Amino acid sequence: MGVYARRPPRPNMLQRTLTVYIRQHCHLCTEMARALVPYQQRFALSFEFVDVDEDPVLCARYGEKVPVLADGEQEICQFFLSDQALVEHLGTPVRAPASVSGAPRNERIHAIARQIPKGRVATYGQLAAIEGRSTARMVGNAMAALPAGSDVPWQRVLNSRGMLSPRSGGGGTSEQKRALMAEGVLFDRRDRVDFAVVGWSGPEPQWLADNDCHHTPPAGVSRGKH
DNA sequence: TAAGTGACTTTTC
DNA sequence: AGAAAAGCCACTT
Repeated sequence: MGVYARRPPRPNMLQRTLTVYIRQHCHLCTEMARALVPYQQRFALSFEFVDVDEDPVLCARYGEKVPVLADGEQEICQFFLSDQALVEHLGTPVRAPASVSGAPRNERIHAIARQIPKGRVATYGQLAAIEGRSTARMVGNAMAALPAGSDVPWQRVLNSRGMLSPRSGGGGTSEQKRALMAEGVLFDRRDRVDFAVVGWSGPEPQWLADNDCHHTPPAGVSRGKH
């Protein structure tokens, strides 16, 4: 028992549950757990502590970068508790975005892409399947239609091989790779990402329902060698 | 209308 | 493994 003992993973309407990725015998993890205590009551939070060593995927994803404080798919801070990041995150809660159900195709695709968390990637085909009435090529076209400076995280959309898709103009992919690496996404020797590590599992079920989208298997499944 | 063109994916060599 | 070909579908010319 120790600092991780209190753990009511029991989400309800009034209480938000944040996830803390930790590993045993980690000093920073202990410190973050302690630092979170005051916030527990102040914001009606509960915490779920997850030992990354118990899940190979989490272990690969976070490696030595623990602890990480997250709200669902969204990472809030790592190593140390950031009061600014946490308060800011909690201060912009459950902003119920207007549903894009029935919106034009590109608008729906962009809305889905905005759901991809920092540090994760999706494929064109995956977004198409989530949207429901689009093909991967249409998703590519929707990304190409994005104006510069858009708030859509277009860099997180890759092709089915986990690589950056070359543009007709030629350039653009180096900026994409740079942006992804800045988010902690790793590329192998052949410039491919590992979907098992950074692949996105799709929007939350509630979001899918609100926006008339579909649950689909994450990218990279059934692509592995048996 | 027909033909050409993608920030795609899958199948075939 | 990697390249080429074939499907693909909305848009543009």
